[in-house]
Amino acid sequence: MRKISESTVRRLSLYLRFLEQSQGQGLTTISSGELARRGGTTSAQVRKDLSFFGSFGKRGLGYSVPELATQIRDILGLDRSYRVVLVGAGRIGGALAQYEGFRRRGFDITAIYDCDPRKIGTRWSGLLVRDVRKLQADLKKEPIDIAIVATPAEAAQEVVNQLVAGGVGAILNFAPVAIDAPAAVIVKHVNMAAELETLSYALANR
Amino acid sequence: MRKISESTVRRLSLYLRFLEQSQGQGLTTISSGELARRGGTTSAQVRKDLSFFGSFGKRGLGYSVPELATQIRDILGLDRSYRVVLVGAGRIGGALAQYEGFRRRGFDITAIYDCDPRKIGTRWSGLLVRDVRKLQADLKKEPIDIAIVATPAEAAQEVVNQLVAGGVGAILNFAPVAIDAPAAVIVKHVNMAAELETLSYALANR
DNA sequence: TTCTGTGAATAGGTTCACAGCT
DNA sequence: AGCTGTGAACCTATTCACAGAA
Repeated sequence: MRKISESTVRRLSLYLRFLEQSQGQGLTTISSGELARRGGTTSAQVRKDLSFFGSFGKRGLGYSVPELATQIRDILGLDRSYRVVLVGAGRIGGALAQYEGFRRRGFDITAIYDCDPRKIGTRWSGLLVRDVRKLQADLKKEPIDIAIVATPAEAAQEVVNQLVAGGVGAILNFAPVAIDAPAAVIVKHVNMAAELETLSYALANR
Repeated sequence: MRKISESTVRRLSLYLRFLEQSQGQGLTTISSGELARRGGTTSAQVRKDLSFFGSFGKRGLGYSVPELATQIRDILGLDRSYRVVLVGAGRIGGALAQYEGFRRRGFDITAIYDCDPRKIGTRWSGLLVRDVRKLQADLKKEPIDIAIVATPAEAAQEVVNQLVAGGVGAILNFAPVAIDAPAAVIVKHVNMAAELETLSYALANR
């Protein structure tokens, strides 16, 4: 398949959310213009994004809301569920563990790991916090698809090494440090501080 | 000033982190190649990013670590502190309130607001949770620079309206919904679910 | 007539490659 | 010799504009 840009994938995710909202409101049809308005983009962009994957609309009419939602779910790989583990039961880890939006989209957090003896054995929204030293053994028994790394910077690379050895497919890294992983493992970095800094940049330079 | 891309600003934020780490290790000089390696980019990209703002390096030598750090702090507007309020004392709000990385960079969270009577009056890492109905009055008394919106989708637009009326300069929106604000207010959307979905897309299409 | 699908044109961002300091 | 700074070349993403289906 042709290489699709990350911006396109992110927009598809947005469109899907609007489609689900629209479906909840009983709408059956939606135009590229309406999707664009809600996503802060243009109708041409919406059509172009979709055209990479097929022709889902009807000329003169628009798109069937439930059909397009299904198509985008398939494109994004949301037609199945994913086993997710979370490493690091700190502030961010805790927030993510409890975030309902993940489960709703089929991302099942199956375990939380930490190294702090005071946290190990406690429960976070129903999930037992396990000893991170058991991580590798657990991965052998129950392979997982995605890992969320929310440890301090110092611990992140070692955790990633174990996840990679355990055969994880993708890593979402919240630790404020660049991490090394083989090219076959998909790594995505999320940097909260940088988000705020784009705001301070904009405030300072307007 | 010339229009700078968001990617450049985000990378500057990364470079700054590496510079601060290097400074902690006592390094006095760093090359674009080293910054690139740590930031997962190329030396040409580093030099190009910096060149939009000036010539900070010495040919044949590299960049002075403390000088470049100071320059980037100035560029990003981190040479001053920002008054930040957080609306929504839920999971994400709580995590953000406690995140030390913000304060370290001069983002001072001065207040947390919520509408839940059970939360109002409690303390989150030293900060009193206030009644969101007092938000507008408080903004009159103490103007703020940045607001972080971490409410449910339904509440977000109303909160944004009040923040805008209260003269906020920028909004970081974690609510899973597009929000309307005048063009003069800088709005940045953070979408956790979309981050995970770029991973499921990559897993489904490799 | 309305709105999609898509080549073509434009704009924007990244990489190349080399001149020019140190 | 080593590494920066930067125009030019390249590549990628977005927007335009219009043919074509409902």
